[in-house]
Amino acid sequence: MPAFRYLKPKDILYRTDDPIEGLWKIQTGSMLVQKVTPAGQLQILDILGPGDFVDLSPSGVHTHEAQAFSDVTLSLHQLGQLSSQEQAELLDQALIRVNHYQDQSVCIARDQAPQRLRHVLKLIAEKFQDGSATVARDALTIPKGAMLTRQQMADFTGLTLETVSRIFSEWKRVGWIVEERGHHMEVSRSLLAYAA
Amino acid sequence: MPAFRYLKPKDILYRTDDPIEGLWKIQTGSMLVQKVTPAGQLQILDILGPGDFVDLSPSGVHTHEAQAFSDVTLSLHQLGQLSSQEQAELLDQALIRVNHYQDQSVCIARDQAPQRLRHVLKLIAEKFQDGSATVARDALTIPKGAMLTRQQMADFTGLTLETVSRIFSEWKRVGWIVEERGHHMEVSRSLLAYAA
DNA sequence: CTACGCATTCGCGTTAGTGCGGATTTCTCT
DNA sequence: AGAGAAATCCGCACTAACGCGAATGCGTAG
Repeated sequence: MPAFRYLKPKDILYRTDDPIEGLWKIQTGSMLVQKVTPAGQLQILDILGPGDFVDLSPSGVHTHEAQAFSDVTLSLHQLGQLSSQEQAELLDQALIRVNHYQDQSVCIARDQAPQRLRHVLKLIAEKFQDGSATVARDALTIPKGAMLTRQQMADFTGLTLETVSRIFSEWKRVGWIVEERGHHMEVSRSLLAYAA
Repeated sequence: MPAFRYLKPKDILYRTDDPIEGLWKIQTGSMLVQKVTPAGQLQILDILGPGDFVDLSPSGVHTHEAQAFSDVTLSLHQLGQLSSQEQAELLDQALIRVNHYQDQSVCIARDQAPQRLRHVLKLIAEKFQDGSATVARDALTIPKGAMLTRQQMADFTGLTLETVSRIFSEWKRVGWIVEERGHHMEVSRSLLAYAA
């Protein structure tokens, strides 16, 4: 019988160097995986959702920090007591994440600012795309609770707040995106498909 | 009885989208894990050595490419036939690598050019630091076969060849590093410790 | 030993993105 | 509804890094 934990948005589950309590798994909601640099800058690394194990750390302490993005329910497991199915799940997720971070590295290292932002939009569009979303047509809808702030996108892409803001302004101007203030955002598929 | 494979420097073990043959493990030598962007740029992601599993891909095809850095001996394993110890090893390596790529992302996203290069030097210094190396004093020695070319460092850090060259020139000028052409490089510990 | 080829270096103009300052707009809490 | 706090936007000057072009250095094959 695993322990549970409930978080509200912005709650921190653990910080860097905190001892590891066990293996947290998200039941509902979504969380941000992030790091704070020595210089104090925040780097957002990933967004995790239901079914995802939150902390995959090889040592005895956390090497990153985890923050609730929405309301979150978590269950606590112990590495030694996983069923073989859960073990396979864990390995699978680890491999997927290796892949994710490889792509992320390439994106940050090589792509220009607009492309990096497209990458983020694509990522959250995928993460939050349940059947309920208006799937079709030529635009994706990113629901209210899923939209990141300009600052968060900057922290995700390694850009500055201003750069992100400028690019989104431009996109709104050209009609690639439609933003209904604080509610949801429509993203043209052609924007995401855009390769340069 | 696993199959074996031998590679010479610059040989490609597999490329992106090649079907996965199984699980390669390095016996001797070291390999580069890298990706080629749609724009044709090369991004080096990691350097692997003896004991490391080379390909950790969640799907049926490779998502990156692996190139021999030195002479390499590999053994081929099947995921379903691993001993429980090997399984644990695999998971462990996956977790370590998740961590590695997280750090790499932060480094590339946030650090300036000189800091990124310090990061690379640190990485190869660690990877190739066997007891044989002149460990002590105030300088690390990176042996002949372990040194990357300027271009490879650029491909690793997401910088350009010229930028890397300029920074290394500066470091040589100031005495942080001593390079004996194509042989080995002495790196002052204070350079690596430098935090800004 | 010599010649060719690749790696490295460097000067110089260009550029993408930064950093600051300040004006709005929007959200939240009472 | 109203006030205060937070998020967004944008103009402008600035800088780190890029990209080109060309010279030099070094290593290896004949």
